[in-house]
Amino acid sequence: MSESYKGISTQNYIAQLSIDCVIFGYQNGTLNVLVPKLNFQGDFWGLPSGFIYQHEDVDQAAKRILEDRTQMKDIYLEQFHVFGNANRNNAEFMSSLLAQNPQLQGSKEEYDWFVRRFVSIGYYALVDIKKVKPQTTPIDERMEWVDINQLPNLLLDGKEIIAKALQALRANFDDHLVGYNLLPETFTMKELQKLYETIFDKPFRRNNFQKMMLDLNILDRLEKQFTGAANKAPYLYKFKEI
Amino acid sequence: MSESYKGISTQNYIAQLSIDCVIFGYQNGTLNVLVPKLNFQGDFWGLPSGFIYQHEDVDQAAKRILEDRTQMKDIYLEQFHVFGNANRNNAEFMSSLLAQNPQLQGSKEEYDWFVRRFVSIGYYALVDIKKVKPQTTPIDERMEWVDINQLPNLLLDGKEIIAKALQALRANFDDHLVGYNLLPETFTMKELQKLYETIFDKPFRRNNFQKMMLDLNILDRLEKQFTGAANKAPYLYKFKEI
DNA sequence: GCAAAAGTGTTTACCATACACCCATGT
DNA sequence: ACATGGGTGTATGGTAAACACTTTTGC
Repeated sequence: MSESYKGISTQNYIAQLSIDCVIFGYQNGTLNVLVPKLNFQGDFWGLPSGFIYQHEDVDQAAKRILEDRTQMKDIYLEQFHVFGNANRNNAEFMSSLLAQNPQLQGSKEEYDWFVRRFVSIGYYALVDIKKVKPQTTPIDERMEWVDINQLPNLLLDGKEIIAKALQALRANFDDHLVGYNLLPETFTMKELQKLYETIFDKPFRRNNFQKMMLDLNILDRLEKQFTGAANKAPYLYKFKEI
Repeated sequence: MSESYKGISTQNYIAQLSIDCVIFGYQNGTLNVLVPKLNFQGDFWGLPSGFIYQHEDVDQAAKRILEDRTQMKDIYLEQFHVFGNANRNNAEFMSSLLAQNPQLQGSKEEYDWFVRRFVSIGYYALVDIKKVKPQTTPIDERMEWVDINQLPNLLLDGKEIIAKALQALRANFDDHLVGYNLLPETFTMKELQKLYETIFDKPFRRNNFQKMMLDLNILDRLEKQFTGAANKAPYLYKFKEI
């Protein structure tokens, strides 16, 4: 949805097929997504997206797009849904964009390539916000982490895509990931609990949550963290190496 | 994978994007999939598949393909995964197919369209075997219900696609469907239990299974079914109307 | 009456939740 | 000492699994 379009028709991409990424990051008790504000009249935002080269695996394309946008390697990435409504096209967006930005004018062929109807494969990624260095493309004004509960105006079915991504994240969270990718190396039990409460949007009981996590046998307990507060110092934990 | 290819490039399909369907049917304690034996030297099988028209929703395309193949309406259908490895193409298959079937020869343009690398969206369907009237396409020799545990040689990543479909089916089964689409109108508790045991490939206890199902409050109990056997006659059930 | 299979009630065991208490820390 | 928040042990309650018993059917 928000890839630079100049020259795309000559880059040997698969036509009419794109990848949209929902990049989740967690900070201070809020779940965020990394989205670009577009160079486009009005307050319009997109999703980090891109196309698939002819000789490239789709999963690999998603990985490449993610790495380009975040400057990170080894990102947790999961395909979750395909968005294929017949009315998914960039025609309206492009005409306004070009009216605003004549310097982006490409060839007729490129324009036609880009404004056709697109089917998009949705991937979601889990990253540590502090490790990400967001990269813009020529058609982005800037990239921003926004609270999942205060999303801006997203082009096309952006909101639906994010909603579906969150749903998939929740469904997968218990089973295998357990926030591995959303937290720093070490963290306290309270921080882990806060992450769960944010993602599932409901409270957990402190003691039961601790027991649940320890019983999973996926955490190593490290030294205590003395914060200077007038209370018992919490342990730090990290996820066990596999 | 097994759509007639003649004339496809002129039919205004989205290029390089296909739909593969895993059609599940249940009979006599076995879970089956409906697959076409291809007109192709050697024992090669495909999956019911097709393409997406330019102005057609992807979900609608899957529905159309399914209805064409089964002559059924209102089929339960669920998108489950996208298969996008770079090496997914029909080149080898087509050259052998054409060597065997010169009458299928189309234009060079059509051939090129079809042998490019394809990304395929996987859908699985649940149907009552007895209601399906399998339809072949010109490149199918015949369609057959085959046991999920005794799959024939499938082209490309057919086995992987079916495996992933089964995995998705299991994950969804508890939540909403409960075999609604895999059983005839009426059935006994034992038949329902057998279906569960087949899909999950594990036994259930008779009494606990019955309690579990009745507690779900989705079954209407009908009259008894007298089989002539020297034992208590089981009740027939049907799924409640919504 | 008896064998076979269906239906139903009862006990047990487990696990998530709830509750209660104790411990460490800095002022 | 005490307020604050962290850690842990114990009771409880609901549910799924295991066990046991009764009922129906045709010979």
